[in-house]
Amino acid sequence: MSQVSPDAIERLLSRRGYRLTAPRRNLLEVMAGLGDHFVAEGIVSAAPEVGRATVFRTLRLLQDLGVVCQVVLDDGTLAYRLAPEEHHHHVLCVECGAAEDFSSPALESVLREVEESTGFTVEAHRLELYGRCSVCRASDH
Amino acid sequence: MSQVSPDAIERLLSRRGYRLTAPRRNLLEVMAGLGDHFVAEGIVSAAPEVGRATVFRTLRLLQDLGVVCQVVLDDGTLAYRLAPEEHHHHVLCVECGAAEDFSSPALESVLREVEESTGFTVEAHRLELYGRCSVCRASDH
DNA sequence: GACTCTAACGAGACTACGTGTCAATAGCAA
DNA sequence: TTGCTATTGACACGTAGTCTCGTTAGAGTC
Repeated sequence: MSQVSPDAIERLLSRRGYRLTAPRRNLLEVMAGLGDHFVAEGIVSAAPEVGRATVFRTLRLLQDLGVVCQVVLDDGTLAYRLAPEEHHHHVLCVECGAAEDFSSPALESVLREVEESTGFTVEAHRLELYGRCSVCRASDH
Repeated sequence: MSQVSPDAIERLLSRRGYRLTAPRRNLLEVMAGLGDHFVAEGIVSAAPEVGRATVFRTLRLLQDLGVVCQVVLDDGTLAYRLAPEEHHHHVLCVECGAAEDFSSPALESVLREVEESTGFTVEAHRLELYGRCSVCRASDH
């Protein structure tokens, strides 16, 4: 629910020395309007006046800046989400598509456990949870 | 390390009423030979005599049968792995590509924790770990 | 071994998603 | 206002996977 505002992202861009162009402002508005999470193609069609390449370039830039993060949906497709900078994971509702962030200190101990049993050093990970949100559970019994 | 043998998979196929065709045998051999994990395109080029569509059809069939599972690599590309039927996760070496399976009971408590804090019911999840295996850590430096 | 039914196949066109190139444009600092 | 250059759009290209459809070949039956 707590989304990063387009304004805050614009300030971040200029602070980092990136230009504040019309297409970028445009895309930020569109993303904010697309809700919880969005796929690249959704942005492309929601902002037809912005070139295809620019959409993907901007998406990558925002990812590098840490204001947008990847979300792997349960069918394997890749989506994106405006998100806090700290490391976190997602719970996705398979029914309505709602997404929520969470971070789990307990996961750290799972990683340590795996390191011990496999001999690997774990340097990165992906975790996505899929289920049903409280609203959907309540509505269709 | 403990891979399912092509023979065992062939038996499973016929037991389930699927035909034991030459392309299927062929693909099973190829997959077993490609090592830890493999991408679809790798199979296509390693088995040029088998049609592209057949490779993907077979891959999906094997997934449905539970003898092949998806692996999301750290760069986001999708790979596959011959794997045990039980639910498990992967640790991938980003250097040599080695993969190992693990299952973690402790992860269950992470899921319960998230359910409580978010109000979601978690029905499925993906977890992939990326790091370096003991061999790679020992060899370079 | 021959017959038959139909699952499975191969070829190749097609779609979806993403990248690379390059000349034109427009931020923004001076 | 000017000039530098980051950024853009158009479009060709690449890659990953799907669909269609006429043909082939498992495998059960006689």
